[in-house]
Amino acid sequence: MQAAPPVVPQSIVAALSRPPDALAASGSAVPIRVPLRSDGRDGGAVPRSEHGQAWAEDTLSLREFVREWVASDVVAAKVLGHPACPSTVAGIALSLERDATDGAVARQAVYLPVGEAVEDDDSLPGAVARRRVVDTLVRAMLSAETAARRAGLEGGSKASLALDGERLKGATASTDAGELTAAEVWAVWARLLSWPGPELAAFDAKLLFYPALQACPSLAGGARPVADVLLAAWMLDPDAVANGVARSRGDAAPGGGAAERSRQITLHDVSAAYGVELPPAVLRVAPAGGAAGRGAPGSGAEAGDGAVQLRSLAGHLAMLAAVWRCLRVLLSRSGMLPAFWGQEAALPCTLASIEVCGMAFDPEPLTTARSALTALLASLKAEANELAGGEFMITSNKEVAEVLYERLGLVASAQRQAYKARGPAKRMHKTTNEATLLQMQDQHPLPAVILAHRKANKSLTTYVEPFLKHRTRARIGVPARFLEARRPVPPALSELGLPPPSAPLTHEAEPLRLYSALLQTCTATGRLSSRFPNTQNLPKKATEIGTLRPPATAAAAAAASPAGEAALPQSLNVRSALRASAPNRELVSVDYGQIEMRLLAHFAGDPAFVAAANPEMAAASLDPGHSAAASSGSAGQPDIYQLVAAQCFSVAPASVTASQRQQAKTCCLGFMYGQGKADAARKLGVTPAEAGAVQQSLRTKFPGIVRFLASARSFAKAHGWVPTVIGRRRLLPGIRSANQAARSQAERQCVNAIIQGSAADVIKSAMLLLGAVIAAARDAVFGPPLSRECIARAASQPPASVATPASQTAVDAAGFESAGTFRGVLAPFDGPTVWTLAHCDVVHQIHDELVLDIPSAPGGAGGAGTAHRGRVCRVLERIMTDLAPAAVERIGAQWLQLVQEESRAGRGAALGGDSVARLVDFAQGFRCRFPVRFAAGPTYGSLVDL
DNA sequence: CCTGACTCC
DNA sequence: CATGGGAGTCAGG
Repeated sequence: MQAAPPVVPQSIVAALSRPPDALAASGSAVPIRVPLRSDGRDGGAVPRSEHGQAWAEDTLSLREFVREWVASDVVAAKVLGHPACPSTVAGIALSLERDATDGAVARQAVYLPVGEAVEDDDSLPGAVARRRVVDTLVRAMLSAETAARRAGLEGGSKASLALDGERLKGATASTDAGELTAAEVWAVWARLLSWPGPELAAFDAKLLFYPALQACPSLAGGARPVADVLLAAWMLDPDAVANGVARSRGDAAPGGGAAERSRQITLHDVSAAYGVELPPAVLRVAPAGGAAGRGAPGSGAEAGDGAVQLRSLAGHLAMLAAVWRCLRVLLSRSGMLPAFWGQEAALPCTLASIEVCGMAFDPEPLTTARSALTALLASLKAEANELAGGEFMITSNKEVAEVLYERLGLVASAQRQAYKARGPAKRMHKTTNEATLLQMQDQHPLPAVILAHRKANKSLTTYVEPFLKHRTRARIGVPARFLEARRPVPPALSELGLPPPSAPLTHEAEPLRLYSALLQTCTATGRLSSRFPNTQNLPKKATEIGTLRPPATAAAAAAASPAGEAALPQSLNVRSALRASAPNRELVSVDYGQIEMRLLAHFAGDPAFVAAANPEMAAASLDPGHSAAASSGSAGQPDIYQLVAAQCFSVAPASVTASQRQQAKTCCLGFMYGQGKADAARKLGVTPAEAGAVQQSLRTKFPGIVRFLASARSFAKAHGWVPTVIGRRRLLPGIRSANQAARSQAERQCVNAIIQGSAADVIKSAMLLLGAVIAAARDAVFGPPLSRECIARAASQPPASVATPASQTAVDAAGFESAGTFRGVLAPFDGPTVWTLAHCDVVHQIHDELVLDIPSAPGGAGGAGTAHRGRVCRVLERIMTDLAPAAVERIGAQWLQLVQEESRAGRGAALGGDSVARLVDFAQGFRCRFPVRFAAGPTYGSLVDL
């Protein structure tokens, strides 16, 4: 059943590519006065002696603030840690800048102290005047909105995220202005982050969103894109930022302060890399690397003089704005502004919301596994020593190799050793990896013991212990208090029309949560990466604690203490420790199936390969010769590799053997990695000749693949970079290297970067769309997000039965009309669906997979039990399969236009128009669909395919 | 091909 | 004696 052609709601697409008004007005031709190379001390970019001038709060009148804000070109913002306690937030610094007619940059700056830490600490500048500042800013925001509207800068309705003005104004009037709660201050901050005004510059914009999300959980879908200097630098040269800058001796010295974390690039690094400088007087007092939130607590150097601190802050913000102006030019020149505004710059808020949400976590399976694993490791170590005939360190590969190869005289197969020993024919490298040890298993019992020890040790030290350690403490840079009381309203069952649970969801019943960081600028291809702990590489299969033990030992141990053995768990699946956040909720996982293979098919444009990669479309399109393949495939949906194998070996799809399928699969994946036949042969366990034959057959049957690979290489060679579908780039200087090894590495990377990077684009798009939809649903259900009264009202409404039409009314009454900006996003969805979406959390991303924590009706039997899940899956399918690729194409088309203009302008004279067209012809639309697969269950380890 | 974590040298 | 870089191994995509 072919669905109707995908209809992309305009509002969703608009939300995805919404640039700040200032940029939209001026386009990419905005005159920038900042020189790319600093040619003077202050060369017009930085006004002399202006820094800090307007920092005293009462020098900035309300009227002036409004005027400056509306007229500003760039706003630079930074969330500050308190010097005495960097993990708490002390304030927000804002700097408003605009180009004056004479070419100088006018600047106003505001320091907004917020947070509890400030209240008891008068040493922090501005704390004295906190009340007046807060009052000023609140009123300024409100007035500025009016002023902006009057000035024609309205920029679309922002009603959904507008401060509940009347109420707040009432509050400030009825009480002292200073009595604004911290939550209300954050609400103002959230308001700013959805302000459609001037560009908002920051370094690592994710930091801006942690506090704002607390005040406004639905901000995730409605935030403005931020001019993130870190992101921009990463887009301009992903490898440099992802791998960290080369540390020169110079930048560590002058600060004198703490040697900061390695690898993490700083504003200082970026400004140095692009030659943006500020007068030394400003820089001298700037905190090293702008790491206000990172320094050791009580490093008194910075806590001292208030004036110095303000000046350093001013310097930081000035630098921020200056660097941004520079990077904006470079992004524009390389045609990456659409990808920047439309995708990357909108993402930090979404990532912050996932980080702050965390995943509900049950330590029990881990604590029991910990003792089992500890005991197992001890006995394995003892047994290994016994088998080796002496003590050795089982975790040291060097010692293991010595024992296996020398003391015991074991041998691995010649093929493996030959591979490892290539190069200067010195000594054979003595590998101790799994494949080698498996080969030695027949000769001696020790290798099996070592493998078991490794497996158990890996499980214990990289999953079990870190998870138990991290669970209570945020190690991801989010101040701990933003991880508490995350929800404005506790999930009330009554909202779902469900019976009360056996145990009430009291505060005590709130599950522990595991938080990890999701980083946007740490890969060269555009994927996200996860750390502290990494939750993107959790083992899929359980580690079998019971069978890890070699038979002999197991029998002995069982004889020794049968009772104790029986009590220990036989296996541990780390994923089962991650679960839904309440008994009446469940996890849903949705992932793209073989998206990279489909993208390869798209780029190759090979009809036969497209047909094989898209069995779902086979019936609809494509030549009749292949339509039989799809229909006669195995009972369910025909498998992509099976179809490729059928072509490759010239057999009917139904008679493809497992071996043939595996060979086809390995070779297809190998194409994306630039894999040679030797590599493929080793992976398949066949001779290089056989592997080469399969590869050759694939090349013959799918000539489009060959053309694409060649085209990608020639494009890279001509330009020094390769693009993804939305125009993100990866620079590959090695492609022109004289060094053969470097050159062929770049040739392998260029194909991979296009495909892996484009897949990342598609899922990022999906994340943004999903965020927009969930935010809109929350606004609809809970009312305007910044009004606690509205939230409370929504929560206390009479229960609405999700199964009856009455719920539609209830949803409408709850404020569907007030959804504001994103109301159109919800148009395709009915009331119950909106209601369900409002209660969903996106909790994780694993490259081609999203994990959601969704409400789930108990009972299970009958359709009622899966009503929520069904609604969520329908929405997810629509977003991921229809809307996300469409959004990527749309942004990509903008990029293509820019490339073509650039090409016409003669800048890319060397590029062969042909190869560009073939590489970036996504503007024609994807030739593939990207179907998704669902799984659901109470824990991440027990997901069942749907 | 792209990652991160742990371990030892 | 600390510490950083590098390599090896292994978990994920």
